[in-house]
Formats: sequence, structure tokens, C-alpha cells
Amino acid sequence: MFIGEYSHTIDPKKRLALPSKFRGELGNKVIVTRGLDNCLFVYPMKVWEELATKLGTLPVGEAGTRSFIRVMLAGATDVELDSQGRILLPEYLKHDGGLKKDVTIVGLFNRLEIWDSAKWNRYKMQAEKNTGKIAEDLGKLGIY
Amino acid sequence: MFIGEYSHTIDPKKRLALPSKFRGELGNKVIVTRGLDNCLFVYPMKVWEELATKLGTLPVGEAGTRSFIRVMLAGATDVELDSQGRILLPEYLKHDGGLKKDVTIVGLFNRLEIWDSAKWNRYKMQAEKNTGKIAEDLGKLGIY
DNA sequence: AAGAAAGTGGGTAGAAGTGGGGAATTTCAT
DNA sequence: ATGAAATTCCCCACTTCTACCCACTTTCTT
Repeated sequence: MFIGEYSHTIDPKKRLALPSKFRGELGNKVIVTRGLDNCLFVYPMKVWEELATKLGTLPVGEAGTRSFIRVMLAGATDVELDSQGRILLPEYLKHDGGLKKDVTIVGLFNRLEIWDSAKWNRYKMQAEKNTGKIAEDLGKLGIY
Repeated sequence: MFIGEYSHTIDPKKRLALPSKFRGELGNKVIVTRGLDNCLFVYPMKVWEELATKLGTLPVGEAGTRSFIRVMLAGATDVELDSQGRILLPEYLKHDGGLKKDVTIVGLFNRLEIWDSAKWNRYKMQAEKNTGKIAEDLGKLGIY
């Protein structure tokens, strides 16, 4: 399980080191894709395969579904880790994720998220303002 | 499985390089045809054969089905990759797909799609407006 | 304090994408 | 049928990007 928050940098060659703590569980090949809230998702291959299978079995007749599948699959790319544990980010993902030099890598159960550091900090502050509300929700979910 | 998004160009001789990542899985002969939403579809031979069989056995009673089959089958052409991994696009497909110089090649599970880059970007932006809806869909699929 | 591990940066050979010349083939009009 | 024009195919050339290797610095561990 992936947990924790790490500050890394994208170098001039668009390479990004993944936290060493995650490498064992990730293997040496991962899937990077556009996520929600303008960040990127990183999946281990096994998790991705389940997800892709679900996508592949959706009916393609309806335009909305078609566009959904397109965005998910088109936004995804498989990347290999180099000998230093870095991935090479395609330009379009770097762009769509709003990433510059400083990024924050967040572990979330079965995936990672890659955020622009500034954006992540804003998001966190915003989230903290809603702590009370979140606590309520947690309560409803039976989490204490 | 084909995934990802690649920016390529059609040269003055109407040649288009397919992304090298896809070449192994495509083989050196593919089918190009008119797709949905004003783009082109590219199928590996095996996938096309299955698809063509299905199309051939569809009931032809309904006008919509008939026209769909016509567009798919009539527009289809088989093209070989040259030694640089490029295909030669027939003029009518280039025209019907609204393709100019800059195109985006998208990997979508078992096929590729070829889009005019400007059109693809508009499509993507449009799709992203439906992020909320997409998030719901993700939930339904059990994706977190 | 010394060694190991992690993150970052850079050089370089090879691969990938793009463009163009010229021969061979096809198409079309004469 | 024949010549002209266009198209297709096969090379080769150039530029950019990527993969692989090595090196430096900082942090953590022993």
C-alpha cells in the first residue's frame, strides 16, 4: 500500500524519480495517466490491467461513454523506470498535469498521484479548512 | 494494448509515421478506415478481421445500421508500413478525417485513432468539462 | 566518522521522427 | 498505343529525443 508525501523535481530532460519506498511494489514498469483535479495518476501494471479491462468492456455506442474511454486510455502511457528509478514524462502529460519543476508525489492506497507542488499545497490548505465537514463525512462512513 | 497520445506530422507526400511503440503489435500491414466523430481508425489485421465478420453479420434492416456498415467497410483500405514505419494515407481518408499537417495519434485499447491535432485538443477540453460526470463513472466502475 | 542509499544532473550513442531525391509504376489525355 | 503527369516506393540525410551510463551531493544508518 502506498502512503506518504514526497517532494521531488522534474529535471530538464523531463525525468522524475519515484520515491524509493514505492519501487518494490511498483515494479519497473508503470502506467501514468491523467487523473482528477488536474494531477496525474500512477498505477502499478496489475492495478491498471483490471482498470483497463473494465474500460474495455463498456459499450461504445453512446458518445459520452466514448469520450470517457478516449480520455482515460489516450491519457495513459506505460513508462519504464530507468536504473535510477526515474520515469520519463511525455510532454502532453506534463502539460495536462500543470507540472513544472517541483512536484509532490503522494501515495494513495493502490496508486500514486503527481501534483505540482504549489497546487498541492493550496489543495491541502483548502482541504484543511473543510476538516469539520470531512470529519462528519468520516463519521457517516464509520471511520473514527 | 494501445494507449497514449502522440503528436506526429503528415509530410508533403502524405506519409505518416506511426508511433514506434505500437509497431510491434501492429505488424507491417494495417487497416485504415473512417471512424466515429470525424477521425480515422487504424486496426491491426487480426482485429479488423473479427470486426469485419461482425459487421457482415449485422441485420441490415435498419437504415442507421446500414449506413454505419457502409461507412466502415467502404472507407477501409489496407496499407503497408514502409521501412521507416510510415503509412501512406489515401487522399479521400485524409480529406474525410479533416487532416492537415499536424495530427495526433491516439492509442485506444485495440485500435488507433488519427485526429487533426487542433480538433483533438478541442475534443479533449470539451471532455474535461465533464470531469464531474467522469468521476461518477469511475465510481460506478469501482475505480478509486 | 564512514559507508550506503537516495535524489539530481549531465554526456553520449542509438533510435525515432521528418524531409527529400530519384527510379519505378500507374493514370490520364492525346 | 504513346507520351506526359502524377503517384508510389526505396533509399539516404538531418534533427530531435530517448536510453544508458557515470558522477556529484545530501541524507540516513551503522
